[in-house]
Amino acid sequence: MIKECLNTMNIPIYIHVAECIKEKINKGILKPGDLIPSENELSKEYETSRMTIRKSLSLMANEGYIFPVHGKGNYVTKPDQTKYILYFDELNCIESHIDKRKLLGVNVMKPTEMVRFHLKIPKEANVVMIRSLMYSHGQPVIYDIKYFPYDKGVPIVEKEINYATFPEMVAKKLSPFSIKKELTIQATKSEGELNELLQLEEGHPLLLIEQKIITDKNRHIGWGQIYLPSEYCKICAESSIDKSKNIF
Amino acid sequence: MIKECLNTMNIPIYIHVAECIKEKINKGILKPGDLIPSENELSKEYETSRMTIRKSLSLMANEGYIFPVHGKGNYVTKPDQTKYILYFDELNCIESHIDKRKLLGVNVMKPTEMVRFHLKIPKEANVVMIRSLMYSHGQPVIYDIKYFPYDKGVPIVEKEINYATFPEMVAKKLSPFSIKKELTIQATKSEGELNELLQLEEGHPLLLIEQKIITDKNRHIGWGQIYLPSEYCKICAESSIDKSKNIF
DNA sequence: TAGTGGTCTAGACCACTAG
DNA sequence: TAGTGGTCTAGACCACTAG
Repeated sequence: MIKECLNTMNIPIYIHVAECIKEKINKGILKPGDLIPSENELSKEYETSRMTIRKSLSLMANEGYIFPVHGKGNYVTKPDQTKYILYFDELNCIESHIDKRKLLGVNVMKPTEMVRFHLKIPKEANVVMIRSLMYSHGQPVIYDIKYFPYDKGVPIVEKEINYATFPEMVAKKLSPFSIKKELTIQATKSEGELNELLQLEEGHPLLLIEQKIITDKNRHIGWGQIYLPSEYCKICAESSIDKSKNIF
Repeated sequence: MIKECLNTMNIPIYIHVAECIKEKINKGILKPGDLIPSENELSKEYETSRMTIRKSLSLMANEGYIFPVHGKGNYVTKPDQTKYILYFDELNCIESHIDKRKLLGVNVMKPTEMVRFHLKIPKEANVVMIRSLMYSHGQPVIYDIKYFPYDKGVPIVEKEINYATFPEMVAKKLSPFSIKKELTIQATKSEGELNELLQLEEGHPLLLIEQKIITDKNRHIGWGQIYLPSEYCKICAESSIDKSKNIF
């Protein structure tokens, strides 16, 4: 009877079962740390096969609701209240549209201590430094410096510099699945050269975002700094529990 | 032969198949947008059942490598280069250990315009404001303000205020699965009251992190601001493609 | 030893896609 | 119409857990 009702509505059984159990978790009937009924018990309760129940449980485990323990059962997760998802892309990190990009310079140089530290390269190596300013409505809003190890064989193409994001630029020959990126966000203030470049008064608050790109072989192939005047940029993140659409 | 070899090594077939295909993607043999061989072709190639192949594909889809299209096949994903995972918890966001927490005040008050905007409550409503300072080695390092709608029935327990994170405090009766959190990060500078509280000079760079907590019924049940002197805090995030351990 | 989850099979029927 | 992925079954055998 249950199955017929569901089938006419075209909702797969495994989705229905998962929804039922998730509802119990959301309402607190099943609490973090609790053991949910076993696969065999659930197959009887929902009059379906064990494999279908396993599909429901696998879905819920992927969504972060439960986790299985071999020989014991499936436990309700204690969710990680500290985890967030953040989207960042230096070409789209400010609210207003970037209408101009000015290349300030492309230099091959010996690395400073800090650049050496981040790219993990020897003193003798050369690095490429690319500096650019981005404008919105005639106002400079982003100052961007990128460094990567200098590779004689690879020409630096201006078009790529202007229209590519950092990962695209640095890892153009690598599979996008084989690179890792790290981001750090800190507060700083405008001083020295930054005042002129970004047309700011001394001491103006800035977000400093550093980006690092690392290959699957642990080669550090890019490091960059992005300076953003505080009024143009807020970084947003949200909690990451992957829930079904009907909850939010 | 293949199966026997795998079985003696105790590696499940579905893991092996997924590893093989992921390697082809990481090496660029299969590129974003490409169609991978069909489930039937793969079952022949790896001499296993279609359900086992489906388990491999499901694993890879969850890890973000491929996505299935009904009636067409499984495509290699174009990964989202802008997505990062960030961990944030106001009690553990600075490198050094917080050894003291001083409660500056707990007030029931009429909301300011900004608080009303964030909590989406009417003018007449009351809010609770909790202000505290956190210290590390005798130095104030975090100034924290939290607001939530005042609910007469619920007493405010000092212990909870002192030792709970915001989500724990505000949603103590709710299932942790039924709340959503939002974070915004911006740069600002110390001025007025902040100078004294955090013992900073006027204009010192600060990170301002705002946290909002929303229920599954879209009730805004908490909003907070956290001020952090730049030298004590860097927010870190990293790319989120969920890869198997042997890659990194 | 009884119960749990983990892997795998061979088959069925379905809905969707595209020539 | 042939090929694709989506759902579901009834069964097998295994490794792990805990009394």
